[in-house]
Amino acid sequence: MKPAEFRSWQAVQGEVLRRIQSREWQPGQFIPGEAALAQEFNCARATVNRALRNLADSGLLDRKRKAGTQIALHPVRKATLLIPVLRAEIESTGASYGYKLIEQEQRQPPAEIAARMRLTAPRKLLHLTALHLADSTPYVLEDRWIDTQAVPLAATGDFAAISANEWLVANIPFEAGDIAFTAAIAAPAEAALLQCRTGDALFVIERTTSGRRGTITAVRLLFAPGYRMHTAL
Amino acid sequence: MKPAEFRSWQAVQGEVLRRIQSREWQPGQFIPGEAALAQEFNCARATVNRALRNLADSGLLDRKRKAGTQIALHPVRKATLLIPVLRAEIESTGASYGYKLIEQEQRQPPAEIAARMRLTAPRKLLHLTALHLADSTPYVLEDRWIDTQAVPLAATGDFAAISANEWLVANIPFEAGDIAFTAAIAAPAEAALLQCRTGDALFVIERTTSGRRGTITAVRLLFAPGYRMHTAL
DNA sequence: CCGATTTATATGTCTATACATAATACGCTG
DNA sequence: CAGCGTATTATGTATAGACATATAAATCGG
Repeated sequence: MKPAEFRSWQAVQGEVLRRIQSREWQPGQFIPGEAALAQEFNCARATVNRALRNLADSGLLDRKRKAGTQIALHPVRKATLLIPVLRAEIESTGASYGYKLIEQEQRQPPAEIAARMRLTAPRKLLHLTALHLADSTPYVLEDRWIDTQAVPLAATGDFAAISANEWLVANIPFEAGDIAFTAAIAAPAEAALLQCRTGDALFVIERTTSGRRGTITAVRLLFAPGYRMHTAL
Repeated sequence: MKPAEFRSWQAVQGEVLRRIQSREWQPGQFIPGEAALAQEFNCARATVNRALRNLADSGLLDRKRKAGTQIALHPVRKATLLIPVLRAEIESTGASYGYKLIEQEQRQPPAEIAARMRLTAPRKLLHLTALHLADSTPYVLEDRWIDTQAVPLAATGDFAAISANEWLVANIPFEAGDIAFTAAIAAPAEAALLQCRTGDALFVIERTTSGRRGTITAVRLLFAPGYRMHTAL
């Protein structure tokens, strides 16, 4: 028996994947240690490590020091998906991107938004309503609140020409945050802007992003009916 | 000036992140090469490589051979989210998991399903309808089609006791596939099963999984109103 | 027999060095 | 100056060896 050689980490990963898929190694079972595999594959331990770490990152393996590496019991639990960057998404379909500011004002946010943005005391925020268009048909209705205390520059920003998202990306240091996906019914005002019927089902993304000085912005994106966000597993 | 030391790849990553967030390095700008950074941080190039590669994986950097490494123009485009494993998700909230089979039969699939499963010729598939419960309140309505030609074992499976998902995970070699998220209106029959009102907005996950011998199963999960899938960025 | 302490071990990481590879930049030729 | 081959270079990866660290398992004390 010739000692098959898997010298690149991709090759090692492929072989390990094959053994998982073929049930040669079964869910829950501990697989040989890195040193043993390195010897079998005739490569360095670091190469095996890279392969196994990668598989663990994608959820197929569970690794623990001293204990060892085992095949995950609930495989493929993670999916990495692209958060839509609206302009890019629209233009990638060949359509032209359009943007229209509907409303811009300082206003007291509703309780739900105040809670999501963790405001300690009630105060006015910058509120924007805007429409993103693909070939001049409504694509996404954006409802955004910006904390002008955290982002003083935004108070004087001109959001008629550039979308708030692009303005923020270009002007604010950095963002960590939270993103949620859900569904909602189109209210009459929303239906009018999105040119759909009241009561239609809309796919919704709600996102809050924070900077060093607390929550910067909370946005709710209502996608026109029929929108599907998809990704490969 | 003391030559600050960033000897672990996490430390290097942290420092690079800081420079991005502080705008010391601006979007689109090329940053120094690995060798230069390794010298500055007083560590090996492999350590810098690990840090930069990790940041590139999460979408903050764009790297190209020979060209170099630049700060991404559209930061944070990716989010990894956990595909809900219903039983685990429900039990993690402290609720008890319940499963109820509503219907199991061989049936001609509608055109939409046939297309999604890439059936060449029309033929009957196994069709399942089931309800997943959290503390005996409806949580998810599952509508699943299984190709019994690709999975002969499934024809004799007993899906009254165990959910199709758990059966498949335990019995089928492996799955690659596609997952999509969208929104839908609750139809009368669906509303009755989910104990909500007709016309409510439902969050929907549609998933097809394929094995070696073609598409195995297509499933549509209708989540009870109010469901939110969320993740940190 | 239980709890605390030690030991053994598999993974995690760093280093230095070497070579591979992609892709730009250069320079040659017509 | 256009077109094409070539040199250069930054990232990508492999390797052997070493040490770090978490933690399961064994050992010890009461």
